[in-house]
Amino acid sequence: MKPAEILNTHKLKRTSCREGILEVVINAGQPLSENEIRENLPGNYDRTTFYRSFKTLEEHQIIHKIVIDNQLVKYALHNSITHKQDHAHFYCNDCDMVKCLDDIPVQKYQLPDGFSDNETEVIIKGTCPKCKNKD
Amino acid sequence: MKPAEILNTHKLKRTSCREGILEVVINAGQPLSENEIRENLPGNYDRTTFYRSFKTLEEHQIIHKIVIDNQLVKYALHNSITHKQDHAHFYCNDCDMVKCLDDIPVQKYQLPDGFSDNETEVIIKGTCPKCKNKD
DNA sequence: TTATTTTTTGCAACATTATTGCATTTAGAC
DNA sequence: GTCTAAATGCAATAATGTTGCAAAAAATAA
Repeated sequence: MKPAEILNTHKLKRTSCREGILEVVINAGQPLSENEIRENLPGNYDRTTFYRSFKTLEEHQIIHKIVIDNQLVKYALHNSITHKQDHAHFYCNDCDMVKCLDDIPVQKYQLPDGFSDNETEVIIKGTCPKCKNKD
Repeated sequence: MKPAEILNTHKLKRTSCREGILEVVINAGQPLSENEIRENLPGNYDRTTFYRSFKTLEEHQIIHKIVIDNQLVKYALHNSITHKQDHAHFYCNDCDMVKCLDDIPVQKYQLPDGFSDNETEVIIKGTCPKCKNKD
């Protein structure tokens, strides 16, 4: 699962920004915020470029966004790349960490008549083990 | 369920802004955005006042926030006032409508060891009946 | 009713996140 | 190496939200 290969597969130009983002996201193993990704990136890219890269990668279903409340956005590899099923996400109220709960599949809900669904988000908020032990 | 009573119960001052917001939210029957609330409000309030009013009402668990993706925030009455159970929310990708799915309780998920939860959000995205019939 | 105290409001300034247009630069193909 | 389409950086702009402070309003007491 190399950044260059992924970009080639999707016929996207292999720019250093895109490769860098993918490198960081792949190695992270958990969803990262824009700033967390930037901190782990060698080059210094304009925010515009960053946003456009994220957008492109999202449109090609290479990464996906997880949004907590208003202002916290985290990025992780898309399920089509990780071969995972749709899963719930955990958010730690203390340290802002987000974790993919790979073993917790998203339940299929029965909607009222006339409604059709195409995506379900489950976000479980609480305290992670690290923060729990800090008290 | 009158705005004034609710504010008194929570020992909050009965200002026209707070009463107005509650009036609109109670009559709406479905979650509304800041702008939707303002449009239905007689007075013209500063944004700051609006935000502080929402914050106060939220802290006292009179209203609650539903956030869709990044930038769409909707407000509805808190469960402690409506006497409803925790429920899933539906979001229409076409018209940005948000609906409380009162009959769909939020499932209790089994978290990995060491994690503790205190809140679960379920947002189902799709198309509402109105938008479905537009095609 | 008036005076007093505390809270709320409005304004200005500021911070953050995100988008758009345009000139410049780069990646990939020839 | 040259060419062309796409990506980048910069400046400007927009939307959302917060903070400090003086003025105004609400609740309380006199």
